[in-house]
Amino acid sequence: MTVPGRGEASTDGQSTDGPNADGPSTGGRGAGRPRSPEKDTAILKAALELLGSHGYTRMSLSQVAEAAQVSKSTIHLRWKTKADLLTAALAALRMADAPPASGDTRTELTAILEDFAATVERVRGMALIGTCLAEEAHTPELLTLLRERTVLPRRALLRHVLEQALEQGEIRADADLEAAVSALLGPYYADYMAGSAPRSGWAGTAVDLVLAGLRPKREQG
Amino acid sequence: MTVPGRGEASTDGQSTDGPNADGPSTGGRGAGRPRSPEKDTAILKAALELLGSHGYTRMSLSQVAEAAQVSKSTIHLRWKTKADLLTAALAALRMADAPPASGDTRTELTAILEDFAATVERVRGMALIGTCLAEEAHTPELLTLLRERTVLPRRALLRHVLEQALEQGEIRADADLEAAVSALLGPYYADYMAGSAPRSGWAGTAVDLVLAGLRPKREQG
Amino acid sequence: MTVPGRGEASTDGQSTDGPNADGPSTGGRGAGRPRSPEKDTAILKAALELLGSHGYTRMSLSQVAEAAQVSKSTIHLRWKTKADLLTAALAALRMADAPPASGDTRTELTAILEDFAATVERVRGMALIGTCLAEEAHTPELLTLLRERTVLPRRALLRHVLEQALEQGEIRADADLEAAVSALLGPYYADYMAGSAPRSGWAGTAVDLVLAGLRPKREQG
Amino acid sequence: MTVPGRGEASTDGQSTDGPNADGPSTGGRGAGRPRSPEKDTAILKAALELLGSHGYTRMSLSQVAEAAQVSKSTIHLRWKTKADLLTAALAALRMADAPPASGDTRTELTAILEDFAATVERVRGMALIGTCLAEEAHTPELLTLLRERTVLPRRALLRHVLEQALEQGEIRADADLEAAVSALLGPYYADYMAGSAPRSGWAGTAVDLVLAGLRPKREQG
DNA sequence: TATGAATGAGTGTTCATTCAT
DNA sequence: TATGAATGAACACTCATTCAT
Repeated sequence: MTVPGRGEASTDGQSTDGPNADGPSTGGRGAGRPRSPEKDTAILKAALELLGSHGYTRMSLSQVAEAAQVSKSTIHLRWKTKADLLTAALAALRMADAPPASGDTRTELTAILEDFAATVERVRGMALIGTCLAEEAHTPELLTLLRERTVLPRRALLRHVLEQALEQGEIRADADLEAAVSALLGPYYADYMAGSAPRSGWAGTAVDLVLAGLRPKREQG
Repeated sequence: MTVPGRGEASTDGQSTDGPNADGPSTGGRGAGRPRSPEKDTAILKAALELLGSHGYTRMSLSQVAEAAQVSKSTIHLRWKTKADLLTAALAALRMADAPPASGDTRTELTAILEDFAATVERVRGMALIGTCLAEEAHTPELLTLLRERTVLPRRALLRHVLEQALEQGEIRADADLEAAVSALLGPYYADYMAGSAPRSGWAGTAVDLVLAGLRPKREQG
Repeated sequence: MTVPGRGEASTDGQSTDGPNADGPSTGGRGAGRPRSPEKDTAILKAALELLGSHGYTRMSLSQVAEAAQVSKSTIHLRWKTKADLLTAALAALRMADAPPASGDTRTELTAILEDFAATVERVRGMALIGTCLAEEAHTPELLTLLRERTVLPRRALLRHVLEQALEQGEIRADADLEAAVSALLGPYYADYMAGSAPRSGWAGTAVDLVLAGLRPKREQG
Repeated sequence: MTVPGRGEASTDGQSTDGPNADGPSTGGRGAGRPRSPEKDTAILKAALELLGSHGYTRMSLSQVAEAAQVSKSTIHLRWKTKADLLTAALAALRMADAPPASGDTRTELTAILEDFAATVERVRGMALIGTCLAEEAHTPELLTLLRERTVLPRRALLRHVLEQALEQGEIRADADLEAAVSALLGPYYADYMAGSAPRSGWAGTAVDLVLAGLRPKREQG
């Protein structure tokens, strides 16, 4: 979830687990035919989509190859194993963007949550999350990457807003901010598990509940 | 999650999607050796365990057969396909037990949440949930059953306690109880996704936050 | 070489490394459909032929399956891996038959050697030997089996005749019989490596040379 | 066997099946960068070593390329196919060296045989021989080259010594010298196939047996 | 010349399912 | 009923070779 910039998986230049950078090492830097970057991205995009729609084990490299208009070997040239490819695909997920600072705590929190939900829905995020959870025992890197790339950045954003609110006295001083972050995001998961159509306005409702629950004592009496 | 009564999968008699009742020669009693019910339960138990530990596609019917001390054909004799078997296995999950009524809202909610967490952890529940989420596109019955058998009963329990609290004026009258239920359960999922060890006391914290957030206005001013 | 009885690979009942005898173990001995012994032998025969004609790595299980009119899975049901199959195929090679006892040392030795050559030629034996030698580093069982099943029994036969000759004083008492055996068999290999058509009468020539070389001293002076 | 001069594969100038001389733009001298001869030899050396250690089909051109510090394409630039490369590698094997003439038949024959054994062992020769035998049906050039480059020269050496012995009356006049050569070399192969550790002194024993077997009649009576 | 990218054919193996006993 | 044999389709991955730089 959170995820690709504009609905697209995009390799990010500074990634360290991108395509193999290592050939047989002939000294010369740029010898030979350069690797097509279009294919890189097409493969990662296809892999991510199939990961969401079919799950790790049900998707096949043949499917990726076909979707990316590439031969299977071209995939293996870049990533040694299926796990490597899908790890890279997840790693290419974009971090969360900072929200437009509005100055209003409620507005900012709600915006972050709604962006979160929108991103999840855009990439079949719950299926993707499910895949990573299901594979935790077998390919733990997937869940780890999902956390690092999408969950934790989003949580950091929320926490930052809450910290500002705390400084401004909108939140009680002894509040457990990690718990608050989980209380903000949690309802999305819980609603999904409940299965009914997403409650409209869930984000606002969650923010209201958390802010009300954390309101300083003096305001209450 | 929630799940098997005493750590055991148990077929429940009234299930309608249990073993095939329609063998060509098996009317109800009738000719031939009757199907061994021990094998039924052994198969379902093994299937459910493997579903949690390996995931839908990674588990194999051979593994189930071996774990249940049965031949593969014996499985197919009862359930036509792999999906049928696993659907039946999920259907055998036990509903949530009612909590001991203590009369205290906070205590009762916390107890339900802690039981929820304990049950999830006992059966590698997050992996199981992940599997159902991952398979949603391909085998939606799994997620549906998970909801019906485990998620919704648990939610009903929570909602019932909240309704009593509302009647007793502990909660503001216009509270959105579905949202409240999600706010109670949600942090568990959110914490799991965050990845760090489960926050101890998360249940109490969540209950406190929700009850504080829903406290009637007059108490606040 | 040495090899299959009448030009056919034949599983021998007492073999301990034949097809997997182990099913899921259900207690009952002969439950279920019995494994077709025709397929067993067809597979082993095809495997052995392909091993000789294509070599270990160049032959494929698909080829074996096709030649044996069987599905690939049927092969894997019986032998877990390619190496297992080919090991079994080699193990099915028949030991050397005892020669008809003629009472004459020269005649008996020559008969054994000529039978040896005939058997080798019948099964493309030098290619088979080559395969086992080539695979020694990677699949040493092949060479080991070839030795046990074909080389050593043949040597034992030759040695037995030489021992009788020694008892009857036809051979000098201090003769190194192992060396003599190698001197009898060796020319066949050496001739093959030399490449020209097999020297006719090689066996008789070799026997003559060895018997002459080992003749007791007193006969010489 | 026999094989590389000082444990090294060495391309020999007069080979006719060495690197392609017929590149489209390379007449002999002419335009473009000349092909690096160091790479030629590095590739051939690596190929020969891998041929001995892995066998024809199990070795890969990637491995050769890596061992020779060269790209795969560089190999294909010189030799069109894998078979071509390995043929060339075998062609680069050095012939047998003439033994130091001692004047004594037994000593000279033994020296040749011991040198033969030493050379074989130095380059995993039996595996190499096995590979050529195994590939005989598919790539007969390999066995042919092995014969021409290593087997036949060695046999010629032995034969030459035997001819001298014959002239000097040490060997009976009607002796079959080809058979004698095979009787000298053969035990090495036979011993290897028997599998036990190489009999020490095998060479002397073989020479003694042959010389005794071929001793002129008059000496015997 | 020399490189690395790209590919199509092929490998051994696994699996859910059907068949024969 | 229950078993084990048998199968076809699919899988991840490797390789010799050709293409573009």
